[in-house]
Amino acid sequence: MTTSTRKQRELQAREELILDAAQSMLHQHGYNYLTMERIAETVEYSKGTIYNHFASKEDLVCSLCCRCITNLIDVFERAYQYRGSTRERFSAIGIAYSLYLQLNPMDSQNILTVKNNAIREKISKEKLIEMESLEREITTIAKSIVQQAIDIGDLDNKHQHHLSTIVFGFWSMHYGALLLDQSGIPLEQLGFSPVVQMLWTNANIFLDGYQWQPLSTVTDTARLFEKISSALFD
Amino acid sequence: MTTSTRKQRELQAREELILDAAQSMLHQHGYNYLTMERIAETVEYSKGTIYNHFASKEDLVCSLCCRCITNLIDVFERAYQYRGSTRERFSAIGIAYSLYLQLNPMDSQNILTVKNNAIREKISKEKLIEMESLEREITTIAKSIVQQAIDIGDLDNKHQHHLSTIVFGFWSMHYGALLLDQSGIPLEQLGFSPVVQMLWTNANIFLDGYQWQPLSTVTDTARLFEKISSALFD
DNA sequence: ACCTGAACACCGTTCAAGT
DNA sequence: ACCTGAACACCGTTCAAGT
Repeated sequence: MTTSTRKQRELQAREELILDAAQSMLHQHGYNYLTMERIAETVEYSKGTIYNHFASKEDLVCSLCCRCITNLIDVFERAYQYRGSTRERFSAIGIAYSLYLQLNPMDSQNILTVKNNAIREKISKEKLIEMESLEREITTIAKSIVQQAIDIGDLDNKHQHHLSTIVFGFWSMHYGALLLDQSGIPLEQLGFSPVVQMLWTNANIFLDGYQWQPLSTVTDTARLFEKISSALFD
Repeated sequence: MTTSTRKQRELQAREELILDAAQSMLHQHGYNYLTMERIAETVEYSKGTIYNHFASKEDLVCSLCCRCITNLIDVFERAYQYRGSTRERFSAIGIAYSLYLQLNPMDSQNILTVKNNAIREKISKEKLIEMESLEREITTIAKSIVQQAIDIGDLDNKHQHHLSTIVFGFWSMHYGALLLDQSGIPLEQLGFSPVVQMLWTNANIFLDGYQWQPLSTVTDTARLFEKISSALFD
């Protein structure tokens, strides 16, 4: 049990303070403006104290990323609890992902940053483990819905071996789409529609390809999207 | 017409020399070891001369990225020329992408780096335009195959409006998968199969979802993969 | 006209000194 | 035991001087 002393709670509070300051600095002025010096000034502690909390700038940024994944897990859990068919609940996870990153573009920037090897190399082993454990939680939620779909019969059990392939396909489609969107490629200029909309179409096509019942051909997908998104974010 | 003088050719050659040096440095020691100083030493010119060729370190890295996209266009064109159905040719593009980045992991690292806003902000307008024009070429190749599929009837023409949505879905799925693979997430540890394999499965499911004929259910997909990949890379 | 490298600015990180 | 900030190392970028 974590019987936190007053001291520990104060430290914890200061850590949040630092992270909040860093996040708001990122939001307002971008990554290149974010310096350890400036963070220290903002929270009115010395640089040494910041380093007392975070082993490096990269660890600090990775901590921001962990907070963001934690938020995602929250939304994913709401999606998991959505009252509907397995397909609707799995779709809800996609919508949760898609809308969360759309509403918090800075968070997706951050995810992108941490994925970069140049940054990643400098992250401490412990922080990486912390982040990977959060990532595992995320995929576990998605996997369990696929398993339930097979158990119920919404998804043919010949896919039992491909369980993680389905999750991976769905994940990578959303991940890729949102990164493409975030990374400044002028998609509209290349003749593409809004990303959230294309994602919703393609997610349905993908699940249709797996014959996940009920198919989108017998569903009012536009209305379903509205229902799910208001259930998740209102 | 570019009637290049001797001087211009020498400059061009030196630029390639610099890029080669930078690329090999990236391969061998990673992004954090790559310095303008070290590049200058390696090619035996001064830092000032390097800056004569590239406005900034980020521009240099972006130029590496452009070379990589140019290579990709090459492979994509071979995929376009593949003798087979429209579906096979479109699949060939996915395989080209997938295998190229698998064979050149450093290139996918580089793409990832350039997508990052912190880096992107520092790239000069001209370089960005150069890169975007290459990216447009890539999507154009993919789009034209989809158009041909609709014209021939391999793909129902109700998808005429979704033409770019199909390309985008296919692109984002591959892009996301390969970035997830490249970015150090321990996929196997999370219970996933090799990425190229999952991608091939999911790409087929995706195209089946769009009812792109002939469906994978009437195809020996494992053999097709072999055929296409040896046509592209041997 | 082009090349050079010393000098500058900036920033992440450390650690001796202070409380 | 914890905090501080001067000092250090490193690197991208510039530009006056040289050829």
